[in-house]
Amino acid sequence: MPPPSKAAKDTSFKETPFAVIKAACSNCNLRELCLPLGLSDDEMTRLDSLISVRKRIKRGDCLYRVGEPFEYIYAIRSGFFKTDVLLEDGRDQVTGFQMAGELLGLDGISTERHTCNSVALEDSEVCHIPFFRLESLSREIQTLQRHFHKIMSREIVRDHGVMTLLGMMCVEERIAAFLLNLSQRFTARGFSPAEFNLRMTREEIGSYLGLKLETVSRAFSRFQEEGLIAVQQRHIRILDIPGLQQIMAKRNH
Amino acid sequence: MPPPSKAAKDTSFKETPFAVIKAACSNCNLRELCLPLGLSDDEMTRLDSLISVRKRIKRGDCLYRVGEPFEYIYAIRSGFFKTDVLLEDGRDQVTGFQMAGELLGLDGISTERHTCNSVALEDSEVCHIPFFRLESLSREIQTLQRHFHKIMSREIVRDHGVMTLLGMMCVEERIAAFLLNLSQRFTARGFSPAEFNLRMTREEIGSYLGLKLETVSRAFSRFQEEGLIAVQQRHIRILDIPGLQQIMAKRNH
DNA sequence: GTAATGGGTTGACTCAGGTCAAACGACAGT
DNA sequence: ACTGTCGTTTGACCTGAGTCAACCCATTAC
Repeated sequence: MPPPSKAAKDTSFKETPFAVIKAACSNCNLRELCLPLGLSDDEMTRLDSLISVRKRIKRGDCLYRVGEPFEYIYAIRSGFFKTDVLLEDGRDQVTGFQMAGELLGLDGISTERHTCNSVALEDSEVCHIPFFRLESLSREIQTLQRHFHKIMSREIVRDHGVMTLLGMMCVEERIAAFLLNLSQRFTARGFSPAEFNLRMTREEIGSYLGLKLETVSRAFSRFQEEGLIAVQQRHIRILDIPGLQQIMAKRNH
Repeated sequence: MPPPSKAAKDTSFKETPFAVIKAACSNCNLRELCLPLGLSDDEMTRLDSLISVRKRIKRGDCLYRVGEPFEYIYAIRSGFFKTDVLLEDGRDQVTGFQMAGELLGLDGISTERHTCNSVALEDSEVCHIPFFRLESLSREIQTLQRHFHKIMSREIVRDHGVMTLLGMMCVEERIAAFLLNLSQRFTARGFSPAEFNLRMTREEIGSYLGLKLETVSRAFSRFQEEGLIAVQQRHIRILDIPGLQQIMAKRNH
């Protein structure tokens, strides 16, 4: 069953698998979530002129990998990604899940090499934004500069949230926080707050939340027994949003 | 006993407790670690003109608190800080420890309100950098813009490191990573890599590393038994840096 | 001096989440 | 329809870190 999608209008990957499409912020329905937020028509055209490429990434493919030279940041036009870092010994930590309208690649600015891998969890499209040209343009357009800084700062704040989650929440709290976060982000994109498909495996959820896949599975089952959610494979229906919020609010002992 | 200090030249807090001092990057010995990195003399003077205030913060005082309007970012001139977020129920998570040459307040850019508390762990001095004026100036000075972006990105990468630590490392690995990180940062500031004073309590270390204070204490004791370090209250001597590195490298089972 | 206070250490016990193993279900390829 | 693969669920058991409690050691207040 397809996800309750609004923007998904069949993108027919089979026909033109690696096509390069002209990108244009000005007629992108994500512009209010993405980089161009707040720009005038004129300014948006200037941003358009810089974002020349939109590319398709197939499910399972990497957008970039650890160690690759940094050149672009990427705006997700459609689809779903994870970022992860892997330690020498094979363990890996998912550091985030990204969806349409969000930016990828900010980690690379620091050393001009990417410090994590970005993997498409479904067939996706991304706009390539040449970073150094973005810097130039944001020296000219104050609104763009400000918004870019806010996006970077928001990422820092988000990371602090994950640290809080990993540092001091129990299983139930982590899962509840995770589901509520997804719900809220789907909502912001015009999807249902209560019903969606997970794009990631239990193992990936576990890696993100610092748990083992079995623990994630058990938590889902428990939430289902308690009538908070209905899970069927990757399809999730949240039945009791306040109930999930309460799990996070109440100090559990 | 005083910390093995180089820059510490008695700052005599008692005499002028809240004095406001003229700040000047151009003759600051931290300029190569801090925001002005790579600026020409001329550019540095322009940055100076914007950083008008240097303030003393006493041990235990807050530089800023959650919810306060965001106006400045702060460069630590001397001293030591922690940032933390606290949940409604009283639990709190230390999100970082900051030392001389590092910037504080980047979290506030996103919503124009601070999202964490910044607390001095020892008597400290910070330079106030009016953020919106910094933005203006970085529209004019490309080097400054670039470096500021790198600093923000570095913070994101650092946070990913903490997520890795919290998500998949065991006690020994966390403590080893923590000590090596401090050692390396002290080294970058011209202090001994092997001998320093912790500025934070066991509880604060624990909060940062997602552990309880007893667990931190036990790990220190165990490392001491194994001859890796010598601990005496807050004074740490690292006896075997490769040994600590090995703890992180080897998959422990 | 003595007392009070705030870390820090150590031991005994508990339990949340990890580990290991088996079975199941969905889907893709033949 | 059959098979293989990959993800998911569930159970039984184990263990690493948390909890609780006692005690110690430094520092500061009186």
